[in-house]
Amino acid sequence: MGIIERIDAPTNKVAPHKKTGRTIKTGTAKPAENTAKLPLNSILKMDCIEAMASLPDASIDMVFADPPYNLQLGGDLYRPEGGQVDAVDDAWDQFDSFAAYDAFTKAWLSEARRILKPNGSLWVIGSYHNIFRVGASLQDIGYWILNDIIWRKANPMPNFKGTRFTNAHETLIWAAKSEKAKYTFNYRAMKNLNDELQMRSDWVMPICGGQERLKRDGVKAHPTQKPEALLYRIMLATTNPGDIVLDPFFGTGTTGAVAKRLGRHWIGCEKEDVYCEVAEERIEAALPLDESSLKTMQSPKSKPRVAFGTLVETGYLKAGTEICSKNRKFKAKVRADGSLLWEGKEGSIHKIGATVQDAPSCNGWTYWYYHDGKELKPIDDLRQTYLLATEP
Amino acid sequence: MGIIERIDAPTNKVAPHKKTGRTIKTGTAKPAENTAKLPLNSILKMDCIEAMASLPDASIDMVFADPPYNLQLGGDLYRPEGGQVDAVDDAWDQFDSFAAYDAFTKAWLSEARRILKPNGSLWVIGSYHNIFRVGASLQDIGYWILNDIIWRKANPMPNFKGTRFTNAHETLIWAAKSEKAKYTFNYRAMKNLNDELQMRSDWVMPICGGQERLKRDGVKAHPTQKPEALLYRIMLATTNPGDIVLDPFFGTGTTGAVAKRLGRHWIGCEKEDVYCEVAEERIEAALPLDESSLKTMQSPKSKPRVAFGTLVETGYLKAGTEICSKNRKFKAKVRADGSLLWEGKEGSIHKIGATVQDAPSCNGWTYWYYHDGKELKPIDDLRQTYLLATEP
DNA sequence: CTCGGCATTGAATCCCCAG
DNA sequence: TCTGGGGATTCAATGCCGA
Repeated sequence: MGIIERIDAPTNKVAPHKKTGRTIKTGTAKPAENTAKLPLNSILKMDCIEAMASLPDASIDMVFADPPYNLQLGGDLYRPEGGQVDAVDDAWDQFDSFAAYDAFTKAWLSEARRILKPNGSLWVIGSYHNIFRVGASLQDIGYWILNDIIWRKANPMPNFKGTRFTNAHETLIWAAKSEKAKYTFNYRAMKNLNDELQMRSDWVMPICGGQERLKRDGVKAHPTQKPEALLYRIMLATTNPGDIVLDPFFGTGTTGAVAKRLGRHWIGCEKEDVYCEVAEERIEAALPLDESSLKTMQSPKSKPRVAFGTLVETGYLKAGTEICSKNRKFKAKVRADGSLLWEGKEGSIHKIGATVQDAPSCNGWTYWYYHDGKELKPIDDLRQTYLLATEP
Repeated sequence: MGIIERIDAPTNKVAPHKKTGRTIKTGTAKPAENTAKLPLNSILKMDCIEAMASLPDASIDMVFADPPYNLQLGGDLYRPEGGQVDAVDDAWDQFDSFAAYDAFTKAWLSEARRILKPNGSLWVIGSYHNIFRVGASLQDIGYWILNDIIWRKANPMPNFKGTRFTNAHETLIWAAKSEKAKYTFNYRAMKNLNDELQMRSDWVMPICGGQERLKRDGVKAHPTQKPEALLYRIMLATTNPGDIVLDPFFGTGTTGAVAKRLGRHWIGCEKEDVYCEVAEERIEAALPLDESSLKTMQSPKSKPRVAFGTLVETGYLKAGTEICSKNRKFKAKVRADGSLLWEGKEGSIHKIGATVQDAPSCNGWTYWYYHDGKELKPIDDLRQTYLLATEP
């Protein structure tokens, strides 16, 4: 951990953290030259827009953001044009306030989009106060929404006055950099987490409390600390080990702690001294998982491909064998080159499978069966056997 | 039912429905003079903006709107077994751009706000395709958001291609006409429905199917018919008997049917002839539901289900831990995604449990044990601990 | 009659590499 | 950039049919 990137602008102050020795950066920064020089696994101690501006284009795999919900953006209000104003002597009507929030939102979303790799993705969390503005803004900017995810709180705070429904959830948006992007989604890992059912868009998780909730002098260190389980699922789902995750509103560093545990690199942006210190200590204490624990089940599409012909070549299935559909209605003959022959027609296991069913497509691996002496088995079993025998 | 309001503009065509005799209005309309002359319990057969323009200011208690979602689907989508998904490709869901959709949205939201009484409220339902734009637009216009409500679908359509999280919910926004409004919220009724617990912002309900799903010549009459249970809860929560509920996108009239059953007045706007006819017949046939069936419909007792992966995510059992069979004969390693690793084989706790025993199946919860410092305990104990900690 | 198996279906932004 | 083709991919509820 701790690639250190000095920043040459005269206004910079580079202050190694007293305990960890990791560098926290402050002040204005110039764009880095390339991905190799990214300030990995460290906190950029400045405004997130400024911090992201110091990073090169297309260098980040995933951005997770938990932006402020209100319009008091760390003490500074933002005008639509981007200039800061004095909050005290200016009475803002509602529309101006929304416009200011939108301007701020689009500013950081745009920087985040610039530094994302083409196939990178963005996560944002919010409540009804801000999430609609964030969602509309990111669509306007060109992000492509992939899912909205509901974090259903297992133990929310009740609505004490009884004037509304108990606000028992928060909303996350998962978006790709563009419509055409080939984003990362570890489908099999998610299905595995969910007892062999597809992971849904509603996630039940407890709020952050107990031992996990960071305290400072007996009071909570951050008002909206997110549970590690949330970041765990997000990173497991949409990043790979070794990826770079950036969090523009780092707070007490949940993103960094989980990234370290899961073998991902992280970069945090955070203005507040106190949060930076708490985050540094916390991440320092986090334990990374070993490589074998980190491995997740892979979808077949990311496994090495085995051609049907290979099974014929290697004798797992002999040329001349007759294979059939599950109900034995259709029978086809395996030829030496791995093609099938059915009623004079020839083609791949998939093509002939589709042809006999008069279907637009077909997975021949699961459609066709062979007879192993006792019973019918899908030819996919042979492929699995082959894979087990040939893989280390 | 059936206060009929003639509209005098010369272009109007007033066509009594052949079965019910209730009037369906078409063409351009002039503003009515006052609330007493509202076209209660009838369908205004025209564009909703035009229809609402014909109604007086501050005359409606609640608006429920299910606007087009602007889905922007790609090509055809096939199911794994070969069938084709019946997509929503209707013309009314097509918009040229976000800007066009926003303009449309603000137009109908503005008219709706004008006709709402000062203490009236608005409900809108949508998905991630449109709800962020709708939410931001209504905030811009001056509505005040009270809650966002998540309809968690008990039986959503799966993600067939395994490319994203299953889209298992839709979002509703409940908003008052203005920040200062004294909106209606029947707190006790909601608490009653929810077994003496405050009603939360996430509602579990099945999608509309079975007998409730309206058919026309054997095919669904409307592609996006909403379940009556949803409208029941909404009206019960935020209107009083005798109130006037308007639905700008009436479709097959779920809003009207539920309003009738709950003793509320309704007004629907709908352009399509077919939908109007289906809605008229349906509402005519609607009968009040007795309270017991209402309550059972609203309180689906769902068993808490905890996936093994949840325990890993939340840290109850850390990735990398070794778990074993009761006699310690077999040891397997827990991985980050909740899968087990044993002698190069990977799978769920149940599958690997079956594999090591060479059994057809296995209950992994009782088969595998973890070491808690002193002794071996079944991993099912951890599940119980988790449930105790998170269930209210 | 019931029970089990099989087919159908629901607001869906639903593949990806090689040539 | 476009095309062709290998091959990966589903959950819960309802309703029908045959045993």
